[in-house]
Amino acid sequence: MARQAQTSTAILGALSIGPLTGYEIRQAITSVLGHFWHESFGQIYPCLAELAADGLVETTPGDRPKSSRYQITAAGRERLRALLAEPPVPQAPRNGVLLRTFFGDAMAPDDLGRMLTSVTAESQARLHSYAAIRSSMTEEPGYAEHGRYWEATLRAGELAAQAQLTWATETTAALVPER
Amino acid sequence: MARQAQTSTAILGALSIGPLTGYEIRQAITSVLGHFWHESFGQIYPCLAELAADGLVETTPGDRPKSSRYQITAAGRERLRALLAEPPVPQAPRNGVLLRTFFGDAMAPDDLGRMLTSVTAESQARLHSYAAIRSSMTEEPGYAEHGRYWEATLRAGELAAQAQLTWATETTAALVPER
DNA sequence: GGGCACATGTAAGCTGTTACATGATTAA
DNA sequence: TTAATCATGTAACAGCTTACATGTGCCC
Repeated sequence: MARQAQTSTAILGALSIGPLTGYEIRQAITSVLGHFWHESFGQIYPCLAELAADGLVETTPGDRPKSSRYQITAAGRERLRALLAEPPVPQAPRNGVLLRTFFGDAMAPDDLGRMLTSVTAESQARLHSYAAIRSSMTEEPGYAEHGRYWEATLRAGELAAQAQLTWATETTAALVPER
Repeated sequence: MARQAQTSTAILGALSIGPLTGYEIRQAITSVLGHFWHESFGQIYPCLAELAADGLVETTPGDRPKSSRYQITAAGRERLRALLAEPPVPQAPRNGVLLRTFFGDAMAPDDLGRMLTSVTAESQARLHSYAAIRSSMTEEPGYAEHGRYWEATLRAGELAAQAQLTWATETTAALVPER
C-alpha cells in the first residue's frame, strides 16, 4: 500500500459518512476510531490538500468564512473502495508491556507489580468506555446504515480488552509476590 | 522514555541472557520476541555502537575474526534495570483490519469476506505456532531462571490470538453473506 | 475583554524501514 | 565453484509527532 494511503483511507472513510472540516476529521478519528486508529494534524492537513488536488474531495461552497467543510466526490468514493480492497498494512509489533515482562527477571519486583496493576486498571477503563459507547451508539447519525460495522469494531475492542484483563490478572497472580 | 531507549532495552535485554553478535541479536529478537517486538538492522547496529561507546556493552576478545560477540557490562545491567522500570511507551494504534471493518459499508462484500478469512487463518496459525513454542520452550537454555516470564508473554500471545479468532469468526457470521 | 474552543497550517526533528555495498565462511 | 548464510554497516527516504504560529468566533 502506497505512501499516505493509510491516512487517505481514514480521511476518505470519515468523509464518506458526511462532510467535515479538517479539525472535525481529527476529532472524529480521535473520538470514534480512537481505540484502533490515530492521526495527527501534521498528517491530516497535507493529505487533505493532496486529496483536493486530485479531485477526490472538494470544499463545500457556503458555510462560515474560515470553516468550509470537505466533501467526498464520486472519484473519492471510488478511490476509497479501491483503498479498502487492499490488504491491511501490518503494524510492526512493539509491545512495551510484554518486552518488560519477558525480561521480568531483570526487573525490580515492585516495578513489575506496578506495571501489571496499571495494565489491569487500563483494561477495566477500556471495558467501561466500550460499555458507554455501546449504549449511546444507536442514537448516532448514520447508525441505521453503518451500525453493524461499528458494532463489529466495538466487539473487537471488547474482546481485546477482556483478553488483556485476563492476562494481567493471571500474570499478577503468577509473578507478583503478595504484599 | 528517551531516544533509542526502546531499542536499547531490547538489545540489553537480549544480551542479559547471553553474549551475541549484532546479527544474532536480530535473529533472537525476530524468533523469540517476534510476536510482540520488532527491530531492523538499521536500528540495531547504530544503537549497539552507542551502547559500546557508553560502556554498557563490550566485545568479547577472542572468537572468530569478524564475529566478536557483544557482552553486557555491570553498568549495562544497571541501565537495563532502569530502562525496564520506566513506564512502557504506548504504541499509537493503527489497526488496518478494524479501519476497513468500520468502513465496511463502503467495501465490496467479497473484499470484506476475503479479509476476514485471512484474519481467521492468521489467528489459527499463531495459535499453532504458540503451541509449538510451548512444547519446545522447556529445553531452551535459560529456561530455569527465565521460564516463568517467557511463559507469561506466551500466554499473552495465546489470549490475544484466541480473542482475534473469536472476533473473526463472529464477524464473518454477522457481516459476510453466505455463498 | 478575556478565555476557550474552533480552525488551519508549517517546520524541525525523531524513528524506523529499505535498499544497497561489502566481505567472510560454510555446505552442496 | 557457486550458492547460501553469516556478518556489518550506511545512506536515503518515508512516516509521523511536536511545537509553533496565526487567526476567528463565541460565551461569560
